[in-house]
Amino acid sequence: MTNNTPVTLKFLAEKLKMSVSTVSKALNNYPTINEYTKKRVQEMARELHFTPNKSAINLKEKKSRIIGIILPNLLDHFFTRSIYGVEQFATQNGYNVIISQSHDDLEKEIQSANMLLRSRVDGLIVAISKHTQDFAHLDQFENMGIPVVYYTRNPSFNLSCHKVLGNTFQGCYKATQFLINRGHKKIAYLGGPKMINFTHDRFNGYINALKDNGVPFSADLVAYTDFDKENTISAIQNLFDNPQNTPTALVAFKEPILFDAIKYLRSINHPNLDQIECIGFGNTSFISYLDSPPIASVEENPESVGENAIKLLLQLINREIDMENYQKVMVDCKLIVHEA
Amino acid sequence: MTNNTPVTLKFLAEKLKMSVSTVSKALNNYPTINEYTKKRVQEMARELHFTPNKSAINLKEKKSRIIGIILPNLLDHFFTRSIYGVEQFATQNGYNVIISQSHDDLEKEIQSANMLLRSRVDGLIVAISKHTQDFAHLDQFENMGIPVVYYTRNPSFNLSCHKVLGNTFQGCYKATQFLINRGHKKIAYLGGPKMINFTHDRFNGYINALKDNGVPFSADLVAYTDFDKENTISAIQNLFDNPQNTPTALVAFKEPILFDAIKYLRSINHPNLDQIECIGFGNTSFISYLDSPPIASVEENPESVGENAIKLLLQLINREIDMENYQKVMVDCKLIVHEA
DNA sequence: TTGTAGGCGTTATCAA
DNA sequence: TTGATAACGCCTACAA
Repeated sequence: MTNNTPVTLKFLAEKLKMSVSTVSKALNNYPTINEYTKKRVQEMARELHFTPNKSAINLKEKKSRIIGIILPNLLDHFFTRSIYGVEQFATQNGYNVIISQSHDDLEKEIQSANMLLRSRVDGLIVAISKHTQDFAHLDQFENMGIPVVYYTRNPSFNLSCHKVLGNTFQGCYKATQFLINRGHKKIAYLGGPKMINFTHDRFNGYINALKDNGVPFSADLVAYTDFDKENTISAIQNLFDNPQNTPTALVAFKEPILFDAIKYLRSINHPNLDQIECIGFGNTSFISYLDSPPIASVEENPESVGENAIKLLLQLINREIDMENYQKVMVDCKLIVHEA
Repeated sequence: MTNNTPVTLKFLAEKLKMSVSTVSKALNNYPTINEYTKKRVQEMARELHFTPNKSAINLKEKKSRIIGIILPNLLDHFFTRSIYGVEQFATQNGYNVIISQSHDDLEKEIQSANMLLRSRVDGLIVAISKHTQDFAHLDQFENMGIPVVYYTRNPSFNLSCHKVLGNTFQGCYKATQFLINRGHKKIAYLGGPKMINFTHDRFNGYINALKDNGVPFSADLVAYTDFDKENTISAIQNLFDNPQNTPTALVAFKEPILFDAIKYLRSINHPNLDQIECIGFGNTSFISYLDSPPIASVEENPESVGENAIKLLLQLINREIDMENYQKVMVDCKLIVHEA
């Protein structure tokens, strides 16, 4: 069954006893080609399952119609969801997407970048690893005239670049505001790794919401952790160790961390845990299965972040926006209040 | 800063005042090229950031070093985890991976297949959509001599194909056996959509474990649902509605469904829910946050499924296994018992 | 309306 | 040790 001679234009041309260019034009519906000829060619092409060779076309057209995406991790639902936005819009515009995971490792990110460069992607969307401070491997693209859009992770060391970021300041502001409106005065803030810069944006959202509402800030109510459970627990111990001054609400930088926190507080039978109201970033579907669920979630709209990134990238590819005219797009968060 | 003339072999050759073929050979470390010449060429290449054009190489070599993956959904952790296995092994062997989601839609699957065909992938790994019964769009690959490995989803209508499947029979057998060993006699089985064929494999695992242990089977203890919460609840109602004959254990075909079931039983304050022991397929990390967690999980080892798929595919690509010599690989499940 | 020829960037064969 | 040439599959300006 396996067909050995590849079906190329040349092959079709020989079968049909015409020239390669006529076949090519017929398949591309050139107006100068006789209707009957077209029909013959197109039928034969279908019959023999002719599929144009993309490598040849890319070589000719000097473009690949491929968008590269580099991101840390597909296990993080934020990124998986963001791909939806990218993919949909890319496909609509005739682009394919190659996804490459860096696993938050700089070396892997560089490798991914190099392979995508060799593949001559027409554009790159990248959420940098948490160790990326040098951008040489990404600057290569711009030097070759290939536009790059940084998304989600803010490359604050790289001033001249296109960015699409979640408005994490606004998200944290909203969460804090919400808790204040519900009467809380002692709202704890559990932040993420200080190396990731949205940690600070979120903290600023928290601080500003307090200030704008005349709620006094207390350093005792702020702690930091990373993605490690032990550290989360000791951070939570710090926040909740003083029985006279225990927080009545908590804003956490990511939901799984918040779940660890809640689990710990339950495990030590923290008094009036039921009254403590929590909010985390994420809006995981799992929340509905929890016994002490957060009262609300900050929905970061990853699909929208992805969609904005690809939209901007396509404008850059199509030269509708100048490469040097650096854009910054912020995508707002939404507070989702969970039903009791 | 943007360099306008693309850095090609020709460009380097002109700069260095030698021929294109010498430059090519120097960069590929041909033994016939003078060491000094090599050095000069390689330095210049580095300086000008020469990157070989993959489209040109593909065209020449008639291969792309790209593996295509078509799968239903990246939001399902099973698939995301399976990609780890594929990616790692593919990268090690110099292959890149293009992932395309079908969203369990046949039309999208066909589109993905066609685009991957145009991209001249060297091989395809596919988890078919639940509506795929005609395989023309996938057979095209084999007809062009491009090997295809079906994984996870068993294309039972397609007898002559390479398969890598989770041994879901064995997983369900083990789960049931485990519950029997713990003294349960009334073990309920909550199955998935009957259209997906592993539903039946799992049921057979359940049945066989009962039989092999002399536990009588009762049709009252079996119900089916899909991914819809309402249907899950009514299935659970059917299983647990008879107070005299209530099951003491439950095997469910997927964890989120199991969580819905548990949640429902708790919401109606089912008597002695605490004694009911549950097992689902998945082994979600989220389990540790649940108040009534399953006693164990069936870990389907998706990374291993992915790894086996890519290993088989590479053997087919390298003609170490004949394309017509259809292989079937089963990947065993593992029972993970959760600590109290 | 169709065909010829040249080129996209790379590699490989053969000649110098 | 190096260079000229052809080829991979496709497209297109130009010639017929």
